[in-house]
Amino acid sequence: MSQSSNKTEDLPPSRQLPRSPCPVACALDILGDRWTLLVVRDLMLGRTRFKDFSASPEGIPTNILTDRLERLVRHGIAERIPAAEGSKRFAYKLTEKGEALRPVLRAMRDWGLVWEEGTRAALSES
Amino acid sequence: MSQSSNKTEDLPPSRQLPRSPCPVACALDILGDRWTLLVVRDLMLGRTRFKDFSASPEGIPTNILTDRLERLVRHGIAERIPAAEGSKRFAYKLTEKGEALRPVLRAMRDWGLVWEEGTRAALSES
DNA sequence: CCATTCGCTTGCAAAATGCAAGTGAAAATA
DNA sequence: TATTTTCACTTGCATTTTGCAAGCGAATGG
Repeated sequence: MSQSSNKTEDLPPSRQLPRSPCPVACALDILGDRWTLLVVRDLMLGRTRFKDFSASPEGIPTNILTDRLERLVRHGIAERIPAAEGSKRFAYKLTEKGEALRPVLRAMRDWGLVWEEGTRAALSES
Repeated sequence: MSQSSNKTEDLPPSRQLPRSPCPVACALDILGDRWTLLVVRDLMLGRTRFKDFSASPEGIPTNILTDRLERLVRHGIAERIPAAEGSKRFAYKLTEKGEALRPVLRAMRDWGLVWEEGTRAALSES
């Protein structure tokens, strides 16, 4: 029980997290891919169920969705709760940490609306 | 010259850009990976040369850096200029579109500082 | 009870990533 | 000018991640 800890110390350097103490780098360690922030967006739009995320227009593959939901929960950004009382199916909702990502998504939305042609907002102002 | 246009129409659906008209999705089509926004961060910190980006603490591989700089230039976020007048080497700087990403990076930095332990800001207030 | 939906899992091909090593031109130095 | 060093990549290759389709058991609805 002395070799191979539960941290990332024995992984190749590129997979060790965090890559640096930079808050941007740390954020990207968690959120830096093509899908994760889209799931967060969906959560901010009030979607809660696996099938809802799956039905979003970008068409996230279900295995990726499973992985990303797990990652969000593991990092305390989302939580998994019963879909209804007594139900054995689950819903997801943002934690406080996840809600705190709103300014990031807002800034990204605003940038996209101004600089990328043909985009239109789904999230209204808030 | 009629088959295979310069767009993404003949790529598999998952690689077609944009994935949707959502401004967040469009932004992520360009910026959604673990490295691109770190290069943008470096540019915002005033770094301009390939070697500077390469020397950042996260240690971006040089082949990836080449690819990401190219992508940023292609999307009009950065531009490639002579490193000095008369020099045949190049420097990179943010365009107006790239500067417009500052709120995104700021929001991400603020989130990281609050929610990820052990992070410290490199960019000061602005 | 039966059909349908949900929330995944699995298998596999293709693409992206990470690493080390190499290269040729440009710049710095002697 | 000659030599060395730096720079900005490129290449090759192993590993990892992604995307897609199909399948599957439990939960739900009728």
